[in-house]
Amino acid sequence: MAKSTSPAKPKRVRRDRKDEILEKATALFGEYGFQGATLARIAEATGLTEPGVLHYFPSKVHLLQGVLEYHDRKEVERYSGMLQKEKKSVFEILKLHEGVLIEEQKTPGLIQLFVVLVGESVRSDHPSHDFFVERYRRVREMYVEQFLRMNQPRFRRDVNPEELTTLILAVVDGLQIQWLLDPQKVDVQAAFELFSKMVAGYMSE
Amino acid sequence: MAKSTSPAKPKRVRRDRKDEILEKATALFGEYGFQGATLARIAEATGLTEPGVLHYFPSKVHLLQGVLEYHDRKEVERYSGMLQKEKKSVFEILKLHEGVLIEEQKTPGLIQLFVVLVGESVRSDHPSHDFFVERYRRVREMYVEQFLRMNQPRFRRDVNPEELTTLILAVVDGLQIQWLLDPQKVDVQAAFELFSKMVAGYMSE
DNA sequence: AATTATTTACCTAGCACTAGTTAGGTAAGA
DNA sequence: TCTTACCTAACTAGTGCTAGGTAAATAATT
Repeated sequence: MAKSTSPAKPKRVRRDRKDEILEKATALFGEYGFQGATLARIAEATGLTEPGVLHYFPSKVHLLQGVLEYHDRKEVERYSGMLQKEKKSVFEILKLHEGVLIEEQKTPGLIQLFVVLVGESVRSDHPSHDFFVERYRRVREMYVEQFLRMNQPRFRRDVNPEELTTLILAVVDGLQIQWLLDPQKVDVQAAFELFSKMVAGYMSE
Repeated sequence: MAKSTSPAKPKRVRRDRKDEILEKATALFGEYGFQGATLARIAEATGLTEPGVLHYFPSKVHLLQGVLEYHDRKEVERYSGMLQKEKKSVFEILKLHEGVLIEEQKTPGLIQLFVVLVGESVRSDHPSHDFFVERYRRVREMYVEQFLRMNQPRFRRDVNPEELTTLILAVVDGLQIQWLLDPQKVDVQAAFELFSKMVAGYMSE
């Protein structure tokens, strides 16, 4: 009786809860790293108990994987959409990248997630090591292909696309680290613009 | 009696032991991070028990601080010696930097120590947070001063030394991350050389 | 439509470890 | 005799995870 009028706890649907956990876990992994964030805190943040969380993700490692896939999917979509539209000049690509960099500063938790985890996962036995190795390879390939598509006139002959890609990714990561450590003292946008100008200057020489 | 001929356990002197612990701790913090490396393992590696280690460093955090200071001291010496010799061109400085980068690849444990710890210490409550903030500020200042010392003809007017410094440090950190994750796929030297050429080209434009 | 069976969404209790740290001791060297 | 350099033992506070339960939602069967 009294079905729809019942004020009892409104049970969530599976889909909702899973995403909820994923989001809280993102924030906490980002803040404390994988090892530092405890299941207890994640559970608490979600309003569940530890076994409650483990009902959805059979282990902490599974949860981490869930978090990584969750955000990676979104990011890849954005990046590939960004890159594959039309063959652009290197400078255009960097401009787009700059936009992403700046936009990302609005969600420091997410940047932090990746910076903290990439640091931890330098160890080859870390649960997200393979993920990051794969990820960098994939992203590098994406860029290289893009660079190869824009031929001679726009691309200086003696520039190796792989090296350029590695360099761009390094700049992005390195800037984010410095910014996270000391937001007031580091002007990410300015530094990246300088970089863009250097690249553009060099490429069109 | 029987002093020098005694085969009994040769008690170490304080100085020796401390450095010994510091070196083992460096390796283990580098491999597992601060949270991941346990006192037990550090003690074991040194041939002591846990309280044995704590006899020299009152807590794990103190030990971490010891490790950081220990290596920072060495590094600062090297860098400042490198920079302050004579007023060089930007390109020369980058060339020196490249040498350091390559040399450092022989001691991946040490690179890893800093990459892993800098990731962890992005959190403002991490025991080495302040250290890294300080460190980056210090290093940036050192570079900026150096850049300011070499005036007009060598230094392009519209380049902000702070931005350039931030960028250089970002490149170094970012390259190291990619290299640690996937040593075979990332050519640090090539990427850094490309960067140097871009900088040199831009500065002398 | 009512009843039963099954699945889903959790919870409580607790295990099996591991962590850093402390207390208090012993034995060698200064 | 006092300090230094350790050790053994043990405590405390977590850690991820399991076992086993309960109650609601849903599906199946009458």
